[in-house]
Amino acid sequence: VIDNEKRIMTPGSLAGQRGTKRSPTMDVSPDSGDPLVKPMPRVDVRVVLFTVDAGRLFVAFDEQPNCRALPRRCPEQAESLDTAGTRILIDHVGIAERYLEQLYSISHTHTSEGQWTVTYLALALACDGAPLLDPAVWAHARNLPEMNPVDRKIIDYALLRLRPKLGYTTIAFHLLPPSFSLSELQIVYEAVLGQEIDKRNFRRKIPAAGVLEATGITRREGSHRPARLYRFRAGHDAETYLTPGWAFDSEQEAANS
Amino acid sequence: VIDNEKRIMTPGSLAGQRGTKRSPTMDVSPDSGDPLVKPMPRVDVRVVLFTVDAGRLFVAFDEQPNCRALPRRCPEQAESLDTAGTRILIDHVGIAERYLEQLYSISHTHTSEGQWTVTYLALALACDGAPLLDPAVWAHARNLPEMNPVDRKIIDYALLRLRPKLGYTTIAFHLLPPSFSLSELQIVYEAVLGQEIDKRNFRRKIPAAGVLEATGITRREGSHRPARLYRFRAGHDAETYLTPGWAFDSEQEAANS
DNA sequence: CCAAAAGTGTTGCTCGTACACCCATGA
DNA sequence: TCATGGGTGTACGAGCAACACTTTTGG
Repeated sequence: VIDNEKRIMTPGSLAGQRGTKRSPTMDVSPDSGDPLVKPMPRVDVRVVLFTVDAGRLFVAFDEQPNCRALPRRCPEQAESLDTAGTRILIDHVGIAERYLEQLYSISHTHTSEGQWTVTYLALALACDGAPLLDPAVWAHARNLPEMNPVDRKIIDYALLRLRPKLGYTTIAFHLLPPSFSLSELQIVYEAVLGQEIDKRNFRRKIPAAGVLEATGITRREGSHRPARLYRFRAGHDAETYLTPGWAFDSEQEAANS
Repeated sequence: VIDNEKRIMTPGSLAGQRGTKRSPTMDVSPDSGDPLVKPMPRVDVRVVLFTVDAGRLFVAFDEQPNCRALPRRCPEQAESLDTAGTRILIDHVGIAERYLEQLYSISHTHTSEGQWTVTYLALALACDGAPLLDPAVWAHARNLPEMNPVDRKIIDYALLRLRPKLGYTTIAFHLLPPSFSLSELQIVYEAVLGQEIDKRNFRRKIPAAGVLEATGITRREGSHRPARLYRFRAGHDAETYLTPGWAFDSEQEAANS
């Protein structure tokens, strides 16, 4: 079982399932290797979880009171990295992410903590049930609190990777409910990019990409013209871009020397 | 000390030093943490080393006879990931790379080997001294030998990442000697991309990027017009793109909780 | 009728791509 | 003089950025 770097982008929002596609099996095979185990550096996994609410981008911190640190965890033996990422979010933030992507592995020898850290980027939906916008958990990405500089760098890097992905993937879907207006989509883009977008260019370019589908429904909410709602097409063929085929079945995997 | 994902791209070829920029300090600080160490999964590091020779792209394998596997190693405790990558190449291939970049960390639980693997992409110069094109070490990237499927996937992914980088970085420099003709540069691009490039477009676009500098020297080699030689400008400002600032001094690092 | 958000087209520029011939040299 | 690789310019189309007004609704 091998982690996927980037998952299928078909929006889980459509059918209700999560967008994060996992490997089919998650079983734990006993380590059939030699008994002499050299001491290995300790490893932790840290996750940068973003969400967008009211046009603002938020980052999740560990839910321990006033703990201004990224949710993290030392994965257990035989736990996959991806699984660790998901469990971190459930255990330390109380959120199930909709998108999870590994970012980078760093080795830092000056800390007393784990020497190696595997970092993840995750996306979740703001109003998806969980206790959101709890100021003990969520911090505005444009105004991050005091925190250790390693976590700060990891957040900066996560944003650096997330932003250009808006342009060539459909990753923004994971920050939106199953149906949405073009204005809502634009607000998500603006929140992540941190800058305004021209409305007319946006409304020409996004539908031209062919990943949207009109629901036919309009939503009235206020003293103005109602908005047409859209959803993401199930079969859109984007996202082969730079996506590795980290998919093995067990037999192939067992052939690894 | 934290690994850099992507290094400064100014070609080491210019001044003779390696293009791979390392963190300033590499010291090993004792693990001052708690004594109870949970058993951690084993980790290995594997490197995909490319070079170009005679217009063909080659991948290095472990130099053990007929060992069709990527050079790998289980890093020692307190060894940084980058350092492990470099040492793998020196110890198992006998080559010092000119560029080293971390790719991705995978967790595979079905193998008897290390459960986690950190993968690296490296570039080296073909005719730079070392025993090159030794068929026991180098395999043509377009015609890879039988090998375990995990390593095969890692190579595929390395190439998938390397190719687009030619377009927006100066990474190709690390596959060329300090001075070179535009034709030689084009041959490197074609070898990596696996497809031909229009000569006129290439010769308009590359100089327009502003990273080249004419040496004023021409090279005569054959019964045809001599070629102008170029080098890469020392101060070209590219390569801030997507490059994280994984640079910490020790004091900041120590502040990590 | 007013406020407020939804919705809509055109123009100019830049960049990428396609394409064919002359130049300088050594043998 | 010929074979060989070095070197050059133009024209078309795609895609992006800039820019302002009309429409529909609720109050």
